[in-house]
Amino acid sequence: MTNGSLQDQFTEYLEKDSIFKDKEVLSTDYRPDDILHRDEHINELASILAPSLKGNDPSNIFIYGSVGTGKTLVTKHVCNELKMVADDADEDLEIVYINCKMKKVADTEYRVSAKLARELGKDVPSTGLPTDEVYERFFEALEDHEGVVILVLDEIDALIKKIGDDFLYNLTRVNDDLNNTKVSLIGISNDLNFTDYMDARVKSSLGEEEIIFRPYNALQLKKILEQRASDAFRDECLKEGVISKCSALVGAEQGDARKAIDLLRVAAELSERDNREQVQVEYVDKAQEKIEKDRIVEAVRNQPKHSQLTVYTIIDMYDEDGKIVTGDVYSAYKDIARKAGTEPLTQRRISDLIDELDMLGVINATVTSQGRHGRTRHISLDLDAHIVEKLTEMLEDEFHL
DNA sequence: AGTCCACAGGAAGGGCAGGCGA
DNA sequence: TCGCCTGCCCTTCCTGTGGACT
Repeated sequence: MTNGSLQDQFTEYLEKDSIFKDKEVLSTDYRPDDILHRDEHINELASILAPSLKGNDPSNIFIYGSVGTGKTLVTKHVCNELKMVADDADEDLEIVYINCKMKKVADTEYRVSAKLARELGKDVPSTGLPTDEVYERFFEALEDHEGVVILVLDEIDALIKKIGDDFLYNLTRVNDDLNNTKVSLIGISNDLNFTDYMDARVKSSLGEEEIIFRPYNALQLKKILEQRASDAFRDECLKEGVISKCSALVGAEQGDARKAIDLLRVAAELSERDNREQVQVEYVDKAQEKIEKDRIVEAVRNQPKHSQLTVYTIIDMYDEDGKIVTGDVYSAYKDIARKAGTEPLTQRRISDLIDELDMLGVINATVTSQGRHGRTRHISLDLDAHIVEKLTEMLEDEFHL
């Protein structure tokens, strides 16, 4: 392409009317003024938290619900409003929100304590201190805040699965040792059964109040999408049926509003890239394919070297034979690793990597017993051909295979 | 009924990088 | 600079196990 035509392309883009009026509305962290279908939850949460306005510590709260059911949105909304009223009334109220699933931010006891302390205004290095020292600083930070402190721990299930519930136990007991401050916890979890991992004492003190968010049905999703679409798109830019298709596709599976909104956004982006003036229904299918592809490819791209080599090995083997097991993967992996110029890891380690890849949804691995022939994982690839192609290309490029 | 396979997966610990405080 | 602490990745060693085979 010559420079002239590239400039033309940019100029054309600049002059073209966008499908979008305000794309922000479809981003993951956008907070609409009006949250649909969650009035009950908002009121319930608000009434539990209200005592904090009079300096009393509210009950600890446990919020459950699968992904994209509005847990975080509702919690942040209520906390925001609460904080505003408290500020107006000159009440001492501090709200700290952390997402425990964010890698490198809050996935270990040290990091969670450090993050909480920092949010409360104490300086803590990202590494180097003994864990009790960090906890001590967090405690001091709490003590410095007179009044009520509400700690919101989002995706708390991920944290507990990783570091156990000792930390949470300490948190639920922290009020006993504080003189000036009252602490209340809000735990948000995607996993409804995760309290199984917890000590009964922690379970009962954290779950003083419980709120459960049910998935949205297709009709509710449709209303939510309509609300967002009217702010996000210019008039007449959405073909009839696009929203129904998005809500039906997602609603039938899991009622995840975030996913439905993503689907709509990507469908619009793809339409725009193809110079369409409207979002057509068939772009919703294209969007779904693209989202899945990007998710898998990104997941693999972010894996460490040997995990990527394991993926490559599995893809390579899968062409030959439909049935592969851990042992076969390991022996093939050893050759491939050497070819890629690196020493292979042990089978124990690869076994863990295979498990991680399964959890990421890149591969399917199920433990099965073959009787006399032992117990192993049956590994299969359930990916579209174009995703496999893209992965192969990426990995061959990276390892010069 | 008992054996035995081919691993799964738990526990402990080594080595390294990043970072603190003295 | 040194000693110490942490998280992370990995190894070594180990026990556990579902079910086809004997």
